[in-house]
Amino acid sequence: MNEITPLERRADGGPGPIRRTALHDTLVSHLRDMIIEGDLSPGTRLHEGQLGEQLGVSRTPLREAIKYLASEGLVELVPSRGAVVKRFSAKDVHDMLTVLQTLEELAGKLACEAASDAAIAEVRALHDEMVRRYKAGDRLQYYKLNQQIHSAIVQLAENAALADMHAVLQTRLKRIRFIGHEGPEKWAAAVAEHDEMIVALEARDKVKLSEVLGRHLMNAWERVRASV
Amino acid sequence: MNEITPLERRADGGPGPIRRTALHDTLVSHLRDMIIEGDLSPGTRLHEGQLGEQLGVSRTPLREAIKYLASEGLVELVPSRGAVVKRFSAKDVHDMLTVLQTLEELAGKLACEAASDAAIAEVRALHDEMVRRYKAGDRLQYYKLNQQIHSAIVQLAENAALADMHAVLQTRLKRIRFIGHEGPEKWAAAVAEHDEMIVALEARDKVKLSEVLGRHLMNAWERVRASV
DNA sequence: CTTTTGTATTCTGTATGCAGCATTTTCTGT
DNA sequence: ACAGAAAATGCTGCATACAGAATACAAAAG
Repeated sequence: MNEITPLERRADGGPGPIRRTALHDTLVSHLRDMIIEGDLSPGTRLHEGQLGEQLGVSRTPLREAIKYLASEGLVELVPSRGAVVKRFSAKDVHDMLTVLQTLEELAGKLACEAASDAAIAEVRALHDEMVRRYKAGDRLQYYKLNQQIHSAIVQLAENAALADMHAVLQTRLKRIRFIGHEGPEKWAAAVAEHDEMIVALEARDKVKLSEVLGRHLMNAWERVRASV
Repeated sequence: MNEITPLERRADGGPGPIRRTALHDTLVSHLRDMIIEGDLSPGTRLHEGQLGEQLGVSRTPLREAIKYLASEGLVELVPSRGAVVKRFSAKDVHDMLTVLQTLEELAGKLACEAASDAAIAEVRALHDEMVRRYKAGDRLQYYKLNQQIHSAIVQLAENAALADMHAVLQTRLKRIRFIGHEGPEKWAAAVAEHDEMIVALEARDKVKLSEVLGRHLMNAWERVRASV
């Protein structure tokens, strides 16, 4: 839970190409993070005047960003009453995981067919780094690398639509997974599954990879169901 | 290709509860339709001043609607140069159909488990009506009922996330499918597949239903690939 | 004391205005 | 006549201003 701070407007001046900071994108990312990290908890009204002042932006671009997030499914638009952070029920989460599972199974199949050896090696590097973080007990970095690996496998599939849908669901779920802190034994199980994954990927065994990815997400549900 | 007309602002006055027509939603739907039906073809710039004047709306709500559609993937935001209608390559379409196929296979499985008999009967009604339209050679109504049936089956699955993802992809593809006018023999094949579908659904044969749905979309690709 | 109604305030929804960037047109030099 | 530069135009991006709806509060009636 961070404190709400004004957006950096990149007064820049530093070397390198002048970053054309499209305010819209910055705002969207910032708000998205605020929702994911719980600065804006479910049910909270997005107060345009107040929020805009805190972020140092006028209401116009803020409203545009909110509309964007509404389409992404993170906030809900209530006519004449603005926007509220969407609240997900346990069933919602389960439903999302079900779809995510199907998508990752597909990604696994496609990845085994489409990925280059070099690309697979990069995922392996991420995996090894994640295992190191696990052994070091660094939960946050582990978590981030975990997400990166799943995204990376989806990228390997080289299917833009798949990547889109996956990203949307992953974003919606981030808020939940962020909370779901599993115990040591479940954590170990998750790492073991990841090990199976990377081995299957390197062997380009699409049946196996698909199966492990599916199982992994089923177990993810078991891990978080209590906390939802 | 319709002519661009001002939005109806619902001056209402009629009986019944006064419909609170949220302008945002109206605008989004209207623009979406304009893109799907080809009034705004791929690559076209969405000129805020001009478009706003044609629709009888100021730039502010128009810009908000555009941001919403951008998140939906129908338009692309180019910094400092506004928004253009997104253009899809043949690979893009194929990728979308691949994902849609996977989603519908899942929907088929879930639908067989979750749907009530009454709900299935409603889909059957849509199907019969569609067959009637087919026999009458009414392409437009056939097409619309076809889409409705696919959406209806997804609804039967009672999985909001699945329905969301399906709707997004279906919308993106509408523009394409609208163009893809298959010949008589392919049309007949599509109807035959639909027949298999409804039979499998009524039998709650999830393996069969899933298989037919998948096959149907594979064939859909064959039907449209030439025109993309 | 509870309930209801009228009023005031606050917030959303929409329009307008201004500044900066991109593009196009025009002018100048070779 | 052609190439390059400079000015001009048009559009986007952001901020501000105004109107209408919703809510909260207070006062009065039951």
